[in-house]
Amino acid sequence: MKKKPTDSELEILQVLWTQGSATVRQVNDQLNKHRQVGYTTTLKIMQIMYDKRMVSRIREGKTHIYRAEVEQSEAQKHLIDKLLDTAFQGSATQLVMQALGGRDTSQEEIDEIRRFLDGLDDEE
Amino acid sequence: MKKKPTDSELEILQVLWTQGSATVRQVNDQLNKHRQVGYTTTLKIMQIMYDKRMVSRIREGKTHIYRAEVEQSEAQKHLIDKLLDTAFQGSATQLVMQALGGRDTSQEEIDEIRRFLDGLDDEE
DNA sequence: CACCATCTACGAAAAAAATCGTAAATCATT
DNA sequence: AATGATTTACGATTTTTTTCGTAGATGGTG
Repeated sequence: MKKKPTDSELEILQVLWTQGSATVRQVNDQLNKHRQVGYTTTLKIMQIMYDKRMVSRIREGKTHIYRAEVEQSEAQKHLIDKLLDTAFQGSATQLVMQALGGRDTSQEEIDEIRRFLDGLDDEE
Repeated sequence: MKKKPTDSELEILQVLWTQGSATVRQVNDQLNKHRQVGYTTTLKIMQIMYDKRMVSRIREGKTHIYRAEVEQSEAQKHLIDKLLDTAFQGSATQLVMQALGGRDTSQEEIDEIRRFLDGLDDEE
């Protein structure tokens, strides 16, 4: 997968990532918790994603059950790369600080990140 | 500033943020180090940005000198918020880990982030 | 089997972004 | 003052993305 997902595609991937797999209706219902979108709009985008091999699907009766074919972590990496490139002059550190500052982060999360950093040390 | 900058606008803001201020020609030259873009294309987008008050400009002879009117940190915050929302299920921790893992981070940077985390502790 | 709800396919329209050509203005240099 | 280079303004076109209407297929229920 080379091209980046559009915003709508990303919304849908998000649902598929968390649910594992879902029908158009399930995805559309989920999207409508956040904003108003027509059923056929969602259907159309999912069909486009299917054409792009961004998702796969199997027939189950008259409906299709979709599944993401893009790894969440891979997509995340792409997005971060782009963000670093376009808004952080490539500095991951800056990005991290901006992500944690100005947002309330629980003590557990902070500790979890500390442990993660400790893990990074060992790798040299 | 409410609406988010488009990709092209972000490219341009990036140049303005690092250079402080620049003419259309300077911005365009900079962009062309990465990809091919016509001069009038850059001009047009910068004019649109001006209409949106995303940048300001002063006349200097026959050229305009532009300056970003959007704070870099504010734009960064917006982008991170959106990214958290659309690809990380809102978990800043996940984002941070993804940003640091799978990318080589120097020891200094890791330490800098540690100190930053220490600072966060104190705030509770 | 007829009816109804729900699904997919398809195409077209609308909206948003990006691109560029052309003309007119501006300035520096002859 | 004419020439040439460079700039802005403007509009039109193209490309990309999002949206949705309509038609036809499908499966379940009385």
